[in-house]
Amino acid sequence: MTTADDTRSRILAAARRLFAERGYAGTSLADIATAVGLTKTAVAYHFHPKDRLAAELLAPCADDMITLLGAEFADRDALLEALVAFVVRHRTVLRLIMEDVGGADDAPPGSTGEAIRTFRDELLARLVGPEPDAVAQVRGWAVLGALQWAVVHTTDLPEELVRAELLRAARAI
Amino acid sequence: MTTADDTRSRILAAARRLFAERGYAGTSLADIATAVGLTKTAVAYHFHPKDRLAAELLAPCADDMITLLGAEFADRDALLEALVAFVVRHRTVLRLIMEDVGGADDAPPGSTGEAIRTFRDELLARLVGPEPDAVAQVRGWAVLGALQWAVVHTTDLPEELVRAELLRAARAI
DNA sequence: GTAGGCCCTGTACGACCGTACAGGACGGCC
DNA sequence: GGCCGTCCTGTACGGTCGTACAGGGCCTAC
Repeated sequence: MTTADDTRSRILAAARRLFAERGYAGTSLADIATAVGLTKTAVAYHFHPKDRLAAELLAPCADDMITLLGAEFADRDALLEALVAFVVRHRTVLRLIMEDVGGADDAPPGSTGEAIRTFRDELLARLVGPEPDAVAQVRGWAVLGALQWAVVHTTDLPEELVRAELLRAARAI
Repeated sequence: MTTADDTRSRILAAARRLFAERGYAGTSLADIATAVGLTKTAVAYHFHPKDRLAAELLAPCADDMITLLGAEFADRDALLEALVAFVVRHRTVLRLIMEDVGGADDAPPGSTGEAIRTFRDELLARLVGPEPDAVAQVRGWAVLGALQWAVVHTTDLPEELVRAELLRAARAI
């Protein structure tokens, strides 16, 4: 039984790495399969359908997403601090949240993509307010983009360093 | 003859819009074709192969890319100013440069993807120096991400406003 | 009027994708 | 030994992608 769970976690690890490198739509089941030395049908056997891979990778941060949106913050600075902490903590799967999943326009209600899309929209609304002016819009997108790119491209750097530096950058914007 | 050039420019306009919305790999020739009321083979007739569409959209900023990399700047601030100006001016096709084209690992030498990849790498090297420390890396990626996201998501805002605001944000980081 | 070039369509091909399904290897349990 | 569930393979299907190619309107030039 250990072998079964082992291959399952090996598939998850390979998928996390490949999704971060090439994106969700950019990596096929065959890519993941060859990365762990299996067939693509074997991958499909454990994770069916493909969305389940993303869903399982995203499961650990689902709670954080909910609490981040549900919490009340004293000011925008507190929100920024929580946002940066969230982003850095889940940096290995952040690309799935910010770019890949939910990029399609066809979103079956109740799916993972739907939830992630509303999360992004809600997050932006929290950042810039309900009816933002032009400057606020630019700054909001700049903050999100800075966090996204910096975190995705520096996964080999120590987490605390990235967190501190990004908090500074986000505040500066 | 005007009709021929007209459909050609209409295809280009639709491609620019769709590429900005869904990305290069995310939009098919059929999507562009239906957007202009043609068949996908008609699109392929004018732009062959698909790369030519991206190449033609990117042609107007190729010169700016070269001059941006070739120019000498007094300090990093001058570089930032030129970078922000470049990014805002070509914001409708910036996603092609920063994300889509060159994302694949297979780059036939001399292709458009190859040139764009080296442009991105060179740009980052200019921003953070040849052997950057961890903090510089984080900041460099944060600047690029902020510019990219802000510009792509605010194409409906006046260009000068976005430029000024982003220059401020980039300097702050 | 008729030959030729330009635009465009229809059809078809091979490659790749995710998925479905039958069957085999392997181990635990009665 | 016989049985069964788990894990995995091989094969195949429908779909979409970019591309190739033959043919047909249509205008122009001779």
